[in-house]
Amino acid sequence: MTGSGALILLVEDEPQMRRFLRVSLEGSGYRYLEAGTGQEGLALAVQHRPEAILLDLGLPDMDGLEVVSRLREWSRIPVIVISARGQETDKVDALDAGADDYLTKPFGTRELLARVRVALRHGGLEAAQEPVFVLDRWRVDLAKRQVLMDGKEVHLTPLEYSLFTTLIRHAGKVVTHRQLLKEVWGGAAGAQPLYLRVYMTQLRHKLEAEPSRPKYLQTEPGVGYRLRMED
Amino acid sequence: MTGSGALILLVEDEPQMRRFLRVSLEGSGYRYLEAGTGQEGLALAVQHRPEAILLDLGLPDMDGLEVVSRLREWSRIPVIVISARGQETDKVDALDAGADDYLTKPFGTRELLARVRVALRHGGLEAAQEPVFVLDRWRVDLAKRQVLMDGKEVHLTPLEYSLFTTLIRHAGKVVTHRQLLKEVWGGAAGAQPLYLRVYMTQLRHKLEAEPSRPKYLQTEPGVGYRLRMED
DNA sequence: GGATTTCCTAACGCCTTCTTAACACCGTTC
DNA sequence: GAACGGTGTTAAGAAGGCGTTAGGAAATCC
Repeated sequence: MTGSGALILLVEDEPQMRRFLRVSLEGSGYRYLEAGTGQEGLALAVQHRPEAILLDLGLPDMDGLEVVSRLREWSRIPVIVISARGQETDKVDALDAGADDYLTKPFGTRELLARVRVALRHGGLEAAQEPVFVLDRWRVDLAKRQVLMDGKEVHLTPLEYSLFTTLIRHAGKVVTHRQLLKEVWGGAAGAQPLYLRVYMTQLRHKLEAEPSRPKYLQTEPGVGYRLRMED
Repeated sequence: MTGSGALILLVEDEPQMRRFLRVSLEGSGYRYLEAGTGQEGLALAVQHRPEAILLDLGLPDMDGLEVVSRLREWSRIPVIVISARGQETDKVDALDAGADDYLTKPFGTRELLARVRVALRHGGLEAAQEPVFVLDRWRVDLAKRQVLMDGKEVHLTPLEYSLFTTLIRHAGKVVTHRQLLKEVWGGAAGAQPLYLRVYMTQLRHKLEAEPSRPKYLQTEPGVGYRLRMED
């Protein structure tokens, strides 16, 4: 529930508040990006496409409202405004400029984090792009944990799937025996290089057209294995 | 910009607050619907599909948080909670239950209206998805909490229903044992993987043509379960 | 307060998956 | 060409996960 490393952009010039927010966000497992001016904030938003933005209205270079409307020209990234000004007019103006929420200082960490979760919930709906790996006849949907071959489902056991996706994560590169054993069988001892040969054989039989002459699941003698990407 | 007659549902039992809100909303050109209890509110939401909901937490018949989570079983209609309780815990709980905003009484009319505009902006983005899930012989009406098979109603116990709809919400994806236990039995400890096996068996007997050879309610050995979507 | 439904729990047998071993194959080296 | 290290292949036993049933506890309904 605590967001798996969503990227948050913080636009704030006061060092003290910056530190407070940094600790709060990092403590909840979010990735973190910060800007001290509106210009810098807009630039970082363009470059990194954060999943939410915390914006202080009192910036040195430009009005916070302008930051919001400039951002809204091209993006719907959720913006939570943070401000010392608690007047109703300020809130209305910020919200109408395109902000999604308005929090008046001082505020509690837990409320802030709850409102960040709401913002991520909103943003997540649009950008729900699933990581899908496609190669030749294969289609691997990592979100669904599903492997299709020519559109038909191929059943892989947990170890087979883990081995296959590990090769996919390092697609094209050689993955050493040691590394595969560590990532698939999990650091613990007892994992033998023999396992790799057994499971590579099984994978080839399930996924390769000619298991004895693999086109993609290739052996790198003395080093490890590799998922070939060409063709 | 002031919304051309969007339909707002107000769930509130205090007559005074009702009058205040009615005047505010109608004055801004919104159409208007009101309920005095949680039950009535949920029923009106199902019937009229309002574009936003203003919800008071202090209702006579049921907890406001339950209203939100019941609503979230089938709908993403924006919910703005209005409450006299200003404690941080109250806010966090409501927002995490699925509310989109939290306003503490007393509040200003203009801020309320600004936050309503934000809510309508959010709601407008998403395509109004039907709260009915259809697959092969099944038809699940998430708003009515009703499961039909070949047009005939199938009775599911609360746990069976919760398990089934959890799989539906992640349709096509594998849902891990851990995740299912958390979502169905609620984070609290004590939930054992054994439960899943028992209730999956029951679900298959009620919903599958060949319970011993399930077509849709599939096991992913060592990982979890999945509602298959193909065919 | 009794009846009914729903939930939890234990037991048992089956089936998938993992591990392990044995052997065949290939290229290289001496 | 025989020996050797590394790899591919197959199969069988072991371990653990899963499906299924049933009975009693708990909650709910009337």
